[in-house]
Amino acid sequence: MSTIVSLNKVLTEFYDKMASWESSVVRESEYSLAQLHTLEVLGNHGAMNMKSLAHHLGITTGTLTVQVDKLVKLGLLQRRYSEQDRRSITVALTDAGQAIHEHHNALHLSLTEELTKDLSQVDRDALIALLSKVNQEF
Amino acid sequence: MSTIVSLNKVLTEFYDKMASWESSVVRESEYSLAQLHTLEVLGNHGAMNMKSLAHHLGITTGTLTVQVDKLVKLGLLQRRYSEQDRRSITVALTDAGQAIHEHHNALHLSLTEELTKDLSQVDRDALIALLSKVNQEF
DNA sequence: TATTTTACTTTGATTATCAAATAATCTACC
DNA sequence: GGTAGATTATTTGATAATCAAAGTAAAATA
Repeated sequence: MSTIVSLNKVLTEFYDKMASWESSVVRESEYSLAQLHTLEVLGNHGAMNMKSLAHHLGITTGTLTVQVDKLVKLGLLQRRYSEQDRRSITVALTDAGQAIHEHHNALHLSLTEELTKDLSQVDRDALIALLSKVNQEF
Repeated sequence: MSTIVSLNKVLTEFYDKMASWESSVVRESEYSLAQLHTLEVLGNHGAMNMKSLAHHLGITTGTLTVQVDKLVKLGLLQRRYSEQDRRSITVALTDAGQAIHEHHNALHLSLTEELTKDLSQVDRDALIALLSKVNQEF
């Protein structure tokens, strides 16, 4: 098998397994996949406007408006109105939203620990370096 | 930052970017994300029964039944009835379904090529080896 | 043989989604 | 300044995806 095919295989396999894991974790929580994903992106990247958030999530801004409405009502998000550009709205986690993000992130950390438990320190550092390069190319 | 936190960061960042890429690719196709994902899993792992497929996709078998109905109607999937266990149904790609999978897979290969274009052969081999180990731990 | 478990489907309700239309604001150009 | 076109977000109406729970049929078990 060619290198590219092998690379593609391990990358897509990782992606699929991660998606499957995420589903099962979300199923046990009181929030939906879409809701947790929204909190996750904001937690990992910080507050951002609707357009950027929609792009990160891979949905339209119309869908996101509805989603944000619900999360605001639940007290997990807040809308902040920009002074510079009054069309733009910054979406940010509330303290409650941040707490849920942190709880979810702890699950991710446990998974990462489990997934890499058999790697040496050298291997872990190598994986970090290689994936960083890959991520930059997106 | 600790090694585990860094590892978690690159792994989740890769996952998120891949999900975002997948969304934008799917948006341009005539099939939905759920539909393409179903074809993708069957194409990558081969025919399997409803329960396994639902688990891979992270959905309930009830949801999957509806999804498979549609894809069968579109001529992309077929149901095969098992002789050994007549409760069990094997879901398989038709030739048309296989063709769509292959087209989608070609997009994945292009992405992989793009993402790893600056890596040396040694780095690519290392990445394959490391991610294989990670994938095995799921 | 009777009971329990397993695999899948159906049903009814909810949630997520999009595309298109709308509203408000900004930018660029005259 | 004023206007035309682009940008940002929301609303609306329709469709698709999802789940939980109940139902059906077959297999496994006791």
